[in-house]
Amino acid sequence: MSGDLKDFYAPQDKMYVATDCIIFGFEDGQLKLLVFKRRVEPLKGEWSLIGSFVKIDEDVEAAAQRVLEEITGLKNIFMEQSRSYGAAHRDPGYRCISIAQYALIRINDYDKELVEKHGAHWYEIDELPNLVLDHNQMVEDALDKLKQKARYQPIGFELLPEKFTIPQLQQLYEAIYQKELDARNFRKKVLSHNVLIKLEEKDKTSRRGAFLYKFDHRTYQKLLKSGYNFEMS
Amino acid sequence: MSGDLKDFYAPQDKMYVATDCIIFGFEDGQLKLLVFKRRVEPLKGEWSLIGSFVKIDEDVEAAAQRVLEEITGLKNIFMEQSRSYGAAHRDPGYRCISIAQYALIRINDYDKELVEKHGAHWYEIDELPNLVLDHNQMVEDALDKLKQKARYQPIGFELLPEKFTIPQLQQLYEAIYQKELDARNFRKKVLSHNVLIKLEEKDKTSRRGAFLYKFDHRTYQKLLKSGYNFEMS
DNA sequence: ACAAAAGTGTTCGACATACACCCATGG
DNA sequence: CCATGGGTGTATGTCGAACACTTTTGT
Repeated sequence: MSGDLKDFYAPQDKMYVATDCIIFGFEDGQLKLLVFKRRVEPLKGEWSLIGSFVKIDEDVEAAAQRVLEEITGLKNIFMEQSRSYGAAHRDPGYRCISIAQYALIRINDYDKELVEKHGAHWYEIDELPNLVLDHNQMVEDALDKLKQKARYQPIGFELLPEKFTIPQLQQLYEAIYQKELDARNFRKKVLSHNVLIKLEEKDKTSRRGAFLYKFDHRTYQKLLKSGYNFEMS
Repeated sequence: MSGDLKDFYAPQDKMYVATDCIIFGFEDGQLKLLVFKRRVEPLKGEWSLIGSFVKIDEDVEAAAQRVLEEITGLKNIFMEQSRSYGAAHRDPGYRCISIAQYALIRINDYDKELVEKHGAHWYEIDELPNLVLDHNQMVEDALDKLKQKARYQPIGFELLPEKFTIPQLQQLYEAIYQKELDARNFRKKVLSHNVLIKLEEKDKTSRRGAFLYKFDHRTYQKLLKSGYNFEMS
């Protein structure tokens, strides 16, 4: 039996497995992506997604969380698998497949410091530079998945601060879908789901000020269980 | 530079990369899945998806096509990546991540012979046996993706013979969504897309006989380009 | 007082759903 | 002649899309 096992696995090829993180953030009404300068040859100094090799005893998801924590200092970030990239010669160095995972994080000044220390930069999603290897493709694919997911799940809330205004939320959806939405219809729909809690405070960055809301995770979980369809667009 | 490269890759862990195929077929109004008896330890003799290790110089997609051709004799099968499974200890043998890909094929007698030669079996989707490792999960995930995809793309046609009747198509969608559809509404919707060509012939397995149709790939491509939404349910 | 963004309802059209009967044929 | 599955049209409701004006307040 141990013999069988050896026979079966031994002649097979091993290869590197990496994970690359597509890190989305939202700021100033813009969807942004965190990229950084590659620190190793080949292609040293080029813009790249951040990633890492997966260790022999490490879940692929854990590898991505590890990387993310190193860069941003944040734990338990919302993250989801996008897809894998397995072309034989996608990496000119060695054979290496990559599992792309996308993350949604709240941009704030604390994160920014950490990020800058690692030579990283937040780019607006439609002003991305050329990235190494197949990383531009990875971003495109992840953005598609994000759009798709946002149709059915209130995913956007991961990208906003805890308290946010309806106009901010609308800006976010406009940034994801890259098209303008009608303010009245948007407000109507988003409130109809009953997963937003209106607070007493106002955000006063505009003249008039807009009421702040927070997301009601509890109610949302209940809705999900009852087979709810959370479409938004 | 070559030194840099070595430093960077050398200390990293290599592992096995496999691909597992979730092979859907359609027959007798039933959505079916092709599974087979595992021929190697551990878990020899248990039901399993069919898969293979990816070779060092082989695209992951190519590995899946290779496996599929070995078993069914078919080339260029419709196949799409489902997701990857990367838990550290998912395979009790060695560290091995797997890229799951699902395929849609037309079941016919020719295939069946080849398939039986490999100890494989077509199971109805809701009567699956226990499969090894995380393979039941893989099937569930792939079925979700299939449902999702079927909403927006006329994916079902991959599972039917070239010529098919509207009732057959309806049965297929009923099998995928696992719910009954209204015949009049279904016919109306599916014809409204103008991608079916009605033939003169009839399928005569029923008393009255139903007109055969074929899928108009050309028109469909045009529709897709013009940003068409092909929802069906 | 005016500029700038927040907030608020109604109408219209499109599309999904529900629903029942006649038709063609083989046995 | 009857059992079986194929084929057809209409009425109703729901939901998304379009649309304009008033409110608040900082400058």
